[in-house]
Amino acid sequence: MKIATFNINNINKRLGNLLEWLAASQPDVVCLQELKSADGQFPAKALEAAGYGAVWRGERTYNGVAILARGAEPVLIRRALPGDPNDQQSRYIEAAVNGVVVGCLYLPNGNPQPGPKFAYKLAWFERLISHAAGLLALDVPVVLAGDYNVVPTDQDIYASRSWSKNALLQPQARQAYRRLLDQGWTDALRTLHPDAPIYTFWDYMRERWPRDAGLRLDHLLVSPTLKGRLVKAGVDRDVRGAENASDHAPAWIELTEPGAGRRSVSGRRAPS
DNA sequence: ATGTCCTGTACAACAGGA
Repeated sequence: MKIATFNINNINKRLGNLLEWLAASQPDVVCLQELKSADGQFPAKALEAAGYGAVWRGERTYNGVAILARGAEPVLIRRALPGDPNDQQSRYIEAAVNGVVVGCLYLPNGNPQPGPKFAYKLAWFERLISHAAGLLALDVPVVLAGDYNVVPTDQDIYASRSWSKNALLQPQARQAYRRLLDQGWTDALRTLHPDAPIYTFWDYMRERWPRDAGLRLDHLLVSPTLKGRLVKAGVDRDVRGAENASDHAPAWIELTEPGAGRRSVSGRRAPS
């Protein structure tokens, strides 16, 4: 089971890029962010023709999240992050697919900081931490995937000082991400590739893609029940180099099927 | 401070977000 997250940066503007990547990468589940599309403009028909069922929460111009499932309809659980009924921004959707609960999130960017936008980012993070604790308590397989708008450590950005004041790197944001992991979540890409530089975002400005001046902002966190099923993880970097590309590239993980490799047909432990 | 890309407003550039 392959699960991906991709900040598409306007799903209608980049529908061709998305369909091309879906055909090439064949993910079973996709979390999309920054649809920048109202609910009624979501390209459900084109995605269905490509073999994907979808649930989404759009918003005109900004934000917007969706979960796609190959050959299936995601079972919607919620279309908002609990904790603030007055929060109107479309940044969270959750659905079950093939026995896995998938939370798709677009955490606020938070710039400029300090200021109200950074305060909103930190408050949103607190709500996510609370909700994530509740998900862990269910003791079911969960993936929390999306654009966290956090560079977790200095390992997750090219050598640069130009981002030091940016909300993506601030200690409060990094600490919140660390607190989330400390609940028991596994950062799949970093865990499978402990020493490699991994980037998922390259700013449009200043030749950042040709220079490979990237940041790791898009993360897939898996619950303890899924950690043992994690076999592979990566970033489809070439997507960023295409014509009309989003400024993010898709990140993905592969999970073994439930129970696979743990027990043989006879019921005894299978050799590993 | 700058750079890039894109949308919405509203009809030409500019504000805003990322």
